[in-house]
Amino acid sequence: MSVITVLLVDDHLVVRSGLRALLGTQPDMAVVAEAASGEEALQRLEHDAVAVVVMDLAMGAGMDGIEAIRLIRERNHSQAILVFTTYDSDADIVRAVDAGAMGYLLKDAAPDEIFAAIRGAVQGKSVMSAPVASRLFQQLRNPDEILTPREAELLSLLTQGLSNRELGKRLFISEATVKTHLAHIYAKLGVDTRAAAIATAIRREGMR
Amino acid sequence: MSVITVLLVDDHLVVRSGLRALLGTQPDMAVVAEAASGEEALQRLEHDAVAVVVMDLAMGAGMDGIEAIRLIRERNHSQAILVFTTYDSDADIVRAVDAGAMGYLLKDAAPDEIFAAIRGAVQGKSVMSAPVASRLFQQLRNPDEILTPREAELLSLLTQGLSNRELGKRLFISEATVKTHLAHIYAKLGVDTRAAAIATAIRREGMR
DNA sequence: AGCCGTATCAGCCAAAAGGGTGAGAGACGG
DNA sequence: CCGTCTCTCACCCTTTTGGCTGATACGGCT
Repeated sequence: MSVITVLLVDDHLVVRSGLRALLGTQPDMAVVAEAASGEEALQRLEHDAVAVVVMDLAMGAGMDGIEAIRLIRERNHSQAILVFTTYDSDADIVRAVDAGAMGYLLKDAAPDEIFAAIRGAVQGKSVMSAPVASRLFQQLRNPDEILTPREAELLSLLTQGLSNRELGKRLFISEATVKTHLAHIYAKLGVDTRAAAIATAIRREGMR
Repeated sequence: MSVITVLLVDDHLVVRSGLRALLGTQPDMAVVAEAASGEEALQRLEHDAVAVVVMDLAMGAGMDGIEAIRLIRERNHSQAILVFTTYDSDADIVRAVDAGAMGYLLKDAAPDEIFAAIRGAVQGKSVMSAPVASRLFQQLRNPDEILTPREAELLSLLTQGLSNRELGKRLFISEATVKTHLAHIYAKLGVDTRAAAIATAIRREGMR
């Protein structure tokens, strides 16, 4: 039985220590490197060959986890990437998977779940926490509720508190078009005011 | 030199493990108990005497950290309570301190900072992370920006996306009064639309 | 007693947002 | 080639919101 080598990427030292301690209980796993940021993770991968990268999405300043995943994939590193994060926002899940993540775990996952996900990842299996899976499932089941790229862009600006006029200027479109997009967004989110849309977006999508 | 006994309260197993590992490196500290929820923390305190409680604020379902702090204080437990959490929202800091927390640390704090905070806490010293302290300071410096209880209540409902009419019904006041409160809130937050107020509130106060 | 902060309400007016309909231009896939 | 999606824009009309001014009432502090 070969040992699964792991790179831990998380900006919180305590989380890295905890994960290291946890994985240390498994004879077939070994944490061979740690990184506190996306940049550092890429560096580590240049030197240390690992089988699995376990990565947090939110990482303070600098590049976020999604970006890091994309870059690792681009550079043709062959590691399996597992997302290990606190919040399960719809947008993050989709973006992470689509950036090339093999699995998506929540930080309150049971140890066994984490071990299983890591073992599965090296075998090319995709593993996710139950709540995560159900969210993904729901997205696939209701394609009508998926925002178009333009709508998502607008919604993101909306959550910053911009007015229709400002949105128009920012996106180089007329106020009329802004209103059209907003109407579509409201319909998809199931709300009927911008206030509710902002509330829903921030809470659902983790648009902080 | 006596050993400082610690109770760890965090719903994430990895965080508890990490903290345990971290504190294990210090000869004068010993983690003697762990709890994954506020309820469990109270139970533990009935049986195990500890000098310091290190507690996360966000804890999935059930009682939140603030509530747990309040209850521990009410029951006259004499432990020093240290908040150890990810986000530094203005509201959380104020509420935690006012519920009886001795210190407020962010999860990305350096190990030395954590050790110092724990040692300080048992001596009755109050220690906080630099970003936390600066936020508190700013609140004290600008008393004009502190919302009244009623305004805070309204803002909290506002972030749920309610209209003026709905706010009025919910708070048993007229729409006119709602508008007055809103005008004051906007002035204090430095915005001029409800959308911006919601965005600011959710990002600043952590009103998730 | 007088002052101040807080909470309550009213009326007026201008600006912004929301709802509905219709429509043209590209892109993409069947 | 046609249908569907997406993005774009316009017009009309109603509702909501925001800005302003002013007023009453209660509690606490000096």
